[in-house]
Amino acid sequence: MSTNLLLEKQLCFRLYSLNKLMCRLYAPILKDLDLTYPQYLAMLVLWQNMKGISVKDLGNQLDLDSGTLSPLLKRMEARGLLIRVRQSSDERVVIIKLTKEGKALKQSAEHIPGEMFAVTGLTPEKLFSLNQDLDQLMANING
Amino acid sequence: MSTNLLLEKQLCFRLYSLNKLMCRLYAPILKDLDLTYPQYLAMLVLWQNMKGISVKDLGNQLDLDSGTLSPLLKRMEARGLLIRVRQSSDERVVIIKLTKEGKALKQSAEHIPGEMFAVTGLTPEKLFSLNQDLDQLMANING
DNA sequence: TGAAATTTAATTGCGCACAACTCATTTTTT
DNA sequence: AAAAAATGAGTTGTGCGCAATTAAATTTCA
Repeated sequence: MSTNLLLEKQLCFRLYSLNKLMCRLYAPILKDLDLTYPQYLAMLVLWQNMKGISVKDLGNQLDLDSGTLSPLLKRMEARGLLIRVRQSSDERVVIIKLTKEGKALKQSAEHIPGEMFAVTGLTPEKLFSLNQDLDQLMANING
Repeated sequence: MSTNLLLEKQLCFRLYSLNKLMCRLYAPILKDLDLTYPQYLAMLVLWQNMKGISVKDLGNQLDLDSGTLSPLLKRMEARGLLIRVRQSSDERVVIIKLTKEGKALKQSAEHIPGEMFAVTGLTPEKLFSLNQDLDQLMANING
């Protein structure tokens, strides 16, 4: 009478719990920047695309669809972090461009990765191999 | 001019993406049982506590507070999976008990863990060590 | 004993995440 | 060129996840 339906055995539950834990760790730090966790992830992409990026390409990098991104970007626009511009060569495409304020916020965020790395209590090598394992898992699943 | 603010470097983004990916993998399978992913996680705990469990203890195991659990359990009660009973020895406590239907659903879920394991493309040893690494990370963070 | 503090669950409000759908624009096909 | 298909973004509705608050019951302790 054995079962595999045990919470402690589930990889999925560990990912679920750790993701929530990460959100909670970031929340107080991001509050100083007036950003939510998903907004911070979006800013990481936008800081790498200072010339602008389409909603579609942003969604591909974040693995999010327009149903999530549209209202999220609307809120970020309302906070003055970015603007939306229709692409004249293809009117369907909306380009997201950071404002001065959005670009400037990068400086205030530079300390975050180091701070979070410290919290993980991992060696750089261990972090690297864990990242690799997770990438492998993702690749297997998306196979 | 190097920065650590790169999405691809972030452990947190991998956990965020993999968790969403897991949800999407489970969704179609759980749809057959008319369960959402968080409801499935709750059922895992309830199937291990057939005599009943308090909302507080359930929340401790799932790492969820009553703000999330109360409406979730309400929906599951409406679906006929469980009932809520006030504990007579301490009227603050609400005990969650599975109905016959809730208990019976376990049989229909027995195939899920094996199916999901196959999708990960991991060896049993690799899965075990990944689970260990994630447990270690969680322990480090929770200090 | 009686007031204060604690505990437990529920409620409210907000921001994702996503399915399903709409709408406008562009591309493909015939 | 006209019809059909595909594409990109937005809207609607549902279900979490969590902070903040409320309300009731219990425990603490002055």
